Amino acid sequence: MIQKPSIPKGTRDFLPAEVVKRNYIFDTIREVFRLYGFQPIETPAMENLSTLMGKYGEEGDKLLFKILNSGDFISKVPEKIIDEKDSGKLTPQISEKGLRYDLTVPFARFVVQYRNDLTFPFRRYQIQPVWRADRPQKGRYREFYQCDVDVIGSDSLLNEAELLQIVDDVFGRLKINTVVKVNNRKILAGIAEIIGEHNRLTDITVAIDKLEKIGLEKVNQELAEKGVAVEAISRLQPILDLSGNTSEKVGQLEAILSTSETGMKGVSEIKTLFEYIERMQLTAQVELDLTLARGLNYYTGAIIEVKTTDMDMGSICGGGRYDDLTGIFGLPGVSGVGVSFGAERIYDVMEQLSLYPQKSAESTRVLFVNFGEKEEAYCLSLLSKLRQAGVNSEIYPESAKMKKQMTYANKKEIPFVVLAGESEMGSGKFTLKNMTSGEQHVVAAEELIKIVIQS
RNA sequence: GUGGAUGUAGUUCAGUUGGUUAGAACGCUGGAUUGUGGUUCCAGAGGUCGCCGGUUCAAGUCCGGUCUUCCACCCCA
Repeated sequence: MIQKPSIPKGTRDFLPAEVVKRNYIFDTIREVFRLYGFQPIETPAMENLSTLMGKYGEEGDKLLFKILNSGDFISKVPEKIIDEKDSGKLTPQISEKGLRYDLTVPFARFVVQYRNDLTFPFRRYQIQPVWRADRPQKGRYREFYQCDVDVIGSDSLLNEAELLQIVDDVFGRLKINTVVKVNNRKILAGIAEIIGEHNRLTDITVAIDKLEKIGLEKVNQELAEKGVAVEAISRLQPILDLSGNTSEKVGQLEAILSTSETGMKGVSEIKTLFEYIERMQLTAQVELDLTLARGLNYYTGAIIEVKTTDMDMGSICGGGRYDDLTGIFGLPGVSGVGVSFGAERIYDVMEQLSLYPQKSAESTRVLFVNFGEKEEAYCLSLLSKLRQAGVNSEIYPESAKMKKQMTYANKKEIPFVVLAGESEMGSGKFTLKNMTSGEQHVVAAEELIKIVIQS
């Protein structure tokens, strides 16, 4: 019985043309990362659940893909737990591994484990897939690639500034217009402190994160529903109303947050960061956005989010500073900062705006038409020479009909076809056909190589 | 996880109040053209109508379930 072939929900196969385009994105990003002195690492697709659980908040734990233990995983589970039918209790009994949810937490684990082999500040990049058991949507998949750059073991805000420069550089090369939004968790903490709700930080940030989307009224409503005091909400209003350019906002914040040590620290960090990037002359516009919260709860300082201004799409890049991610793994006091580029969303943006360079679609440059055994043998040495000269070339593997071979070349968008039959063999030459113009000339091997390389 | 929409040749889509052999365009294969692709003309192949069940004399069409894709919420790259 045959079954219809399929792949799991939210995953995708990639055809050659798609892989070529994706590689163009990966190559561009990788090139920039290396330019700024970052080194590559890789970590396994699966991690111990103890490494992953509790790092992404309650929501995150639910979105982790868990791997069933091998062998007879059920017999050792106490009957009581099975009878209770409580997934929360059963899961740790039958699963101890999970697919990684992002690259930052595995990186923290990695840093702690290899601390003696690494040179700090450690600048690493990592381009690998991650998995989330989210419900798929446009621009949201269950398996997707992240391209992370992080500097760990340095408090300097110069790192934040350099990451913004990298962001600017990458999207400049990919020709995507962006707006970079920056905020600081310390400012958000300061705000929570000032309004007297310092232990409701998460609820407050999640709510004001929606300001742009649902409006002030609904944000206030949500805050009230979450149990934030009415007085605190009213004290929050002037902060949500902040307007003007970055330096104006900073000025107002300094006045509002003057009694909060944490808040003032955040404001000073933002000031320093903007001083740096002013000197770096970025192309993209960078703005302070107090409504930017970002859910990942390990961020402690700067938070960064990048959106394209070319179309409506979720963030295509995001990140921030985490002061103590390695602490959980036994190495406290090591601060890191990083950003993650979302390859799939960048792909979707580039696809819709047709931003791929023409050249990236091409694979084979020269096809040898196969006329039979003798002709095949005649072609092989030139084929080798072309390849040695770095020209992507292939010979049709059987002496099929001419029309079929030409159609093959046409579909693969091969720009040159070499024809060598009896008459060419007699003269020791080759017919080179330009598939774009339709012109063809009889030339010697050396000249053929020269023409192909030069065009 | 909650709510809503969707699914018909390889692809994009038609398909009337349920009614006989489910259509088109593009693509594919072959031919016109035995050493020449893209244009044109001719012919042909290709569908358990997502899957399972129900209602009916009769289901692509109605009902239930399930899966996929998409949208909103949640969250996020």
